[in-house]
Amino acid sequence: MHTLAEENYLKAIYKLSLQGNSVSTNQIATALATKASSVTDMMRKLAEKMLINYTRYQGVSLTETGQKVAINIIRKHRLWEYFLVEKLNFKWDEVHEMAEEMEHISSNELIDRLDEFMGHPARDPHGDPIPDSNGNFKKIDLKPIATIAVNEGGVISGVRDHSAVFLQYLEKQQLTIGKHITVKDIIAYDNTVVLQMDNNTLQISREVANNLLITYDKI
Amino acid sequence: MHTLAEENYLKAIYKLSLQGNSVSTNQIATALATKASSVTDMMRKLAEKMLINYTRYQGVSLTETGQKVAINIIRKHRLWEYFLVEKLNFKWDEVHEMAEEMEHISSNELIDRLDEFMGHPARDPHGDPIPDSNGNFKKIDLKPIATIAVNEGGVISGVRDHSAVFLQYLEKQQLTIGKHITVKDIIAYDNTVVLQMDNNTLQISREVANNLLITYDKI
DNA sequence: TAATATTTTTAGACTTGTCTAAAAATATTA
DNA sequence: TAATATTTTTAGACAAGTCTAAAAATATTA
Ligand SMILES: [Mn+2]
Ligand SMILES: [Mn+2]
Ligand SMILES: [Mn+2]
Ligand SMILES: [Mn+2]
Repeated sequence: MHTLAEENYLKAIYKLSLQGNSVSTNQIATALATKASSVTDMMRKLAEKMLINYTRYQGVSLTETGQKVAINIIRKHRLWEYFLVEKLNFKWDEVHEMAEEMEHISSNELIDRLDEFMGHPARDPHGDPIPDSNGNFKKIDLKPIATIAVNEGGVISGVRDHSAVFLQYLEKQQLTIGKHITVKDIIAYDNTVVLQMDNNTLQISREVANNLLITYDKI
Repeated sequence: MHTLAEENYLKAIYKLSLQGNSVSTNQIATALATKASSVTDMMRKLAEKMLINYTRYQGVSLTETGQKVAINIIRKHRLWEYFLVEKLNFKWDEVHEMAEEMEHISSNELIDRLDEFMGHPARDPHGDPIPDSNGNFKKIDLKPIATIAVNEGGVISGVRDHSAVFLQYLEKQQLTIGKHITVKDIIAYDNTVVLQMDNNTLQISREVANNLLITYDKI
């Protein structure tokens, strides 16, 4: 239906649309590690195919159709990641690159059966929600640990940085999805966050606290 | 490592090498539904990369490396087909096209884990042997039903024609992998083969008998 | 073996997706 | 608001993979 390049552009535009309205050429170029001129070329192609709204110099947004395609790719990506972790025992820091390839396998029947085979998982290994076959999924309200106050807490539910180094670090600290943490202190000097988890105390840097997301406890 | 096009050419050359020695440009063109001129172009590229032995006008053969690559693609194809049938409940006539895409997922670690997850299957859903991770597999001696004599028989173990129509026909006649058949008669007029299977008798055409393979009973 | 037929290669063109360098438009700032 | 900086687009080129048409090599057959 669509080429691999088109799919990657649509996915990038979708993700960039989440924080902010229209997406700029340079943002897309950065996200895809390509050049602005290449992006412009592709924008004309995608606009031609009615997958994006594009007026030059004005940035782009996805059409209804474009968004459906993008969400479908994300669905495939996350289901394959779940498969790799839950069925093939890969670690959560090992699956992203493989899923980048697998998300382009075209059959929707295949992905629906995979979904069923795994019992319709709601989240991928990184806590990201998996859209259903109609493209519906609720974006849960996640907050970086950095934004919550002392003596408040929540359940680790997602990450902002999906890089292997970051995921490996979290794994080592046992800061994994589902764990409950409480902020015990924020050190004034450098904003290091002191956490309580289980019966241990541990410290994480401001940067880590910015990239680790929790579902905030109802108080 | 290799492009999708290169992988498809190597696989085609490998399969064509099985019956006969050096493979001709036209054979490859036919197998890949492309033109002879395109094949020549690619042959230069593959020869450059030391994946085939090529002297112009003389046909080609795979190098050691080329053969390893080809067998690895076939391994992936067959393991994915097995997965689709055994885990996702697809029928044997539905999986080939999906596997044509999936065989290009690059990770060998992934395919080795998939292999392990499924318990190292020896054959794909069509009876074709699955190479192990070192590329080793025994080609079993299969014979078309058309070649065996009256009152002899064997176990259905493979097909020569992998088309959906043929597989669907076999399914309907319950002529599936693992069934034991005996040739009871060969009708002189048109070489229709009369089979006994379980306690039933059925007739298959010469063409079907040519494309349905058995492991011959030791007598 | 010479004429003819077939196969294979070459030449030149096209598409997709990319790039660099330069031009045009927009945004910033003095 | 005018000058400057930044962003985006255009122009032209390139690699991969494909095609058609024509030329060259090989195979067939009279
Ligand atoms: Mn991922
Ligand atoms: Mn993920
Ligand atoms: Mn197949
Ligand atoms: Mn098969």
